Amino acid sequence: MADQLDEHLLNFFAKLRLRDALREEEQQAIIDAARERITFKAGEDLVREGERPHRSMLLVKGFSSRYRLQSDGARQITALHIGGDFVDLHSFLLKEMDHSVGALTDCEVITFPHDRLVGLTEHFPHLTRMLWLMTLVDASMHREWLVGLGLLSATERAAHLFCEMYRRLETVGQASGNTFRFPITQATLADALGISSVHVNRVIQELRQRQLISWEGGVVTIFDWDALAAAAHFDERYLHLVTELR
Amino acid sequence: MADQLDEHLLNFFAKLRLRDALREEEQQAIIDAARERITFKAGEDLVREGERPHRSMLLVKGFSSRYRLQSDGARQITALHIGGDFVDLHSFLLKEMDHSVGALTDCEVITFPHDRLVGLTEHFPHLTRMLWLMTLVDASMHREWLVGLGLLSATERAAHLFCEMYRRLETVGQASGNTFRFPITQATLADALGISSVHVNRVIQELRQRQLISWEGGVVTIFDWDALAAAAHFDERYLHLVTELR
DNA sequence: CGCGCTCTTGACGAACATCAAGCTCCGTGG
DNA sequence: CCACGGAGCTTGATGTTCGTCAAGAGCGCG
Repeated sequence: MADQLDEHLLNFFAKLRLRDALREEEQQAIIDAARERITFKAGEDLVREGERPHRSMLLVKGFSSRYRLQSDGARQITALHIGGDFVDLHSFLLKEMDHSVGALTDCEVITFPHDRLVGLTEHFPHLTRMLWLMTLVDASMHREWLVGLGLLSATERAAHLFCEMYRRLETVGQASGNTFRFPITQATLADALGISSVHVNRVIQELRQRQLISWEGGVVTIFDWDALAAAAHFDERYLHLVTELR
Repeated sequence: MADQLDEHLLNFFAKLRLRDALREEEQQAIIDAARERITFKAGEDLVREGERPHRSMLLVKGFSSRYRLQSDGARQITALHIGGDFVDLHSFLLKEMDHSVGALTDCEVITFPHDRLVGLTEHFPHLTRMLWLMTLVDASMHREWLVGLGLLSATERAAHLFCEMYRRLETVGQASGNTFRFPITQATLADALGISSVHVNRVIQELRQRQLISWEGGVVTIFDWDALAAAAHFDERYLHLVTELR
């Protein structure tokens, strides 16, 4: 089983190595902790608010989102996940899900039973710190989104999201030449940006008219990175894409 | 030195024990990892964006905030800290601060050198998971604030913050009888809620007129918890105030 | 062919920002 | 003891951003 899985873990290893060196035995320990591969169809939930999962899931293919629903049905997306992201490593220690994770496209995940993750933390302190780090980067992205919701206009927030997605996808080889696949609907983007889908449409058109991006057929092209980043007040330091001794 | 410190760590131990049992040797390891006590005056920064601290700080007295400044001087507060909260445990692994932490009132902290934290992670796996957990709860609060900024009105967000502060302060013995000290300005609250200080004023008056709270002389009183929680869509599960095997 | 989903556009309204002024409270110095 | 000044709070008038409602267009799919 492990042999089939490790090729799917390459994005995850790339993500880790970007932050610090990964020893061979640590990499093997991750492979050994993986259990199975599961697929989800677009629209399905990987895990739901209130559940108590006994495993965590690493997304290897597709896009998913963390979200919370209000009683009136309104949805707020608090994070977007791409290949190589742990979608619910939090549940390993938080135990109860405080939000849901939904598949925005067809998805593939690899599962890590919580008892095996406990084993990792018992025997691999440095690897533990690296996993911890991944959740800290998630928290840093949350903070960046908070700043966006608090201080930026809808247009700036949209521009910021395109910058963020490009840089994150680039690190796992899914963006290059200023282009990346972004197969989500404007309504989904609205739930992530905290605005209405009607307003998303206007904002996207503004970005198109300003010749900053195009977004058609699920593909985003950034025409002028510097101008887009400036419009978005984008400073990638919050992504912590830096190698350090951790 | 450690002997002087451990009484100040009681709030922190209480916070940990609320989530899982803490063994005697783990508690001692924390005490041994502590180094010194430092005070900050209101308005000073405990640590600034871009810095690379060699230690993390545990707040033992006062209120502090995480915040980011925009180029135009606008400030967004992404978290409020109370006694027992680690204000920058993140920097232990993230290395570079992606935001600043400022003292909202006079503050006292206890410092933990990063090399000693590494030592903890090398020898105390369960304690490591508990520290990791504390940062996961921080992330969960970030998500809750994101949902608030995205879906709630200014009034609802303010009500939510009062609920959150009450429950958090209660766990460290700083709130009881529906009352707690909250010695911050309306302008500061504005930066946390993502609205203007003028609007904060109107929102507070609305909550007062609806007989939900009073807030005078730096003291908040909640007159009707259930009504306030309902108005705020407050569901405390995101605070993870539950004992579990972690 | 027709149905549903997504995108698009326009008209109108609500929430909140901004600007401006006056207020209270409190510490400080004459 | 009082004058002064500053910080924080309060209030009103006006403007902007974005939401809501409504309708239609394009397009893939059964």
